[in-house]
Amino acid sequence: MDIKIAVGKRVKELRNKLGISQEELADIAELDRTYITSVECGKRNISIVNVEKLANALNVSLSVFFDFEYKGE
Amino acid sequence: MDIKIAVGKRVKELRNKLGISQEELADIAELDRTYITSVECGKRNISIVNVEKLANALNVSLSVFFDFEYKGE
DNA sequence: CCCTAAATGTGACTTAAAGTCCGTTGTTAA
DNA sequence: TTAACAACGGACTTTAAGTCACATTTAGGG
Repeated sequence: MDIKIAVGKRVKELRNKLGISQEELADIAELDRTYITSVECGKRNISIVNVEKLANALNVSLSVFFDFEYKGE
Repeated sequence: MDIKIAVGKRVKELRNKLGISQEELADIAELDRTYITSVECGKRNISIVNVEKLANALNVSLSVFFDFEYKGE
């Protein structure tokens, strides 16, 4: 499992938990709507600044954000 | 405190804990030595793929890697 | 001290991809 | 059907990745 896929799933999971749309998340995080889609689909190698924006918007710390099952390679 | 600075300090902290040089870390993570330097100096908005490489090389999970004190803005 | 060798930092640069903005096309539920 | 949401696409600007030559700092040995 690719880390990009894992991060995408995590964003989607946390977003659904909050019950907000991609567009709402985009507004809160001040990122583009289409960008959120591509992140959730695991197509983006997201930078740390944007990971932080998303974690903030999703109301979790970075440590909690990255607290998911994941096997490298 | 900028997230880039915080990440840089964290890399340096974990690297020193392992007692290895930037060059050794660079070899393990398969990144350029000068790139490691600039990351540690907080000059790079590092992407998740490279964070993963560094966390692996430093023998910590992403969750542990990001488990440091940090205040946004 | 001086020497030097290892370690680290800097600036500049190319290129590959991030990220934005416009619209279109599924998909789903009401 | 329609309206909200999600995925996709092309075209575009911006920026991170990756590398290099060189400068500086550091630590010990003589």
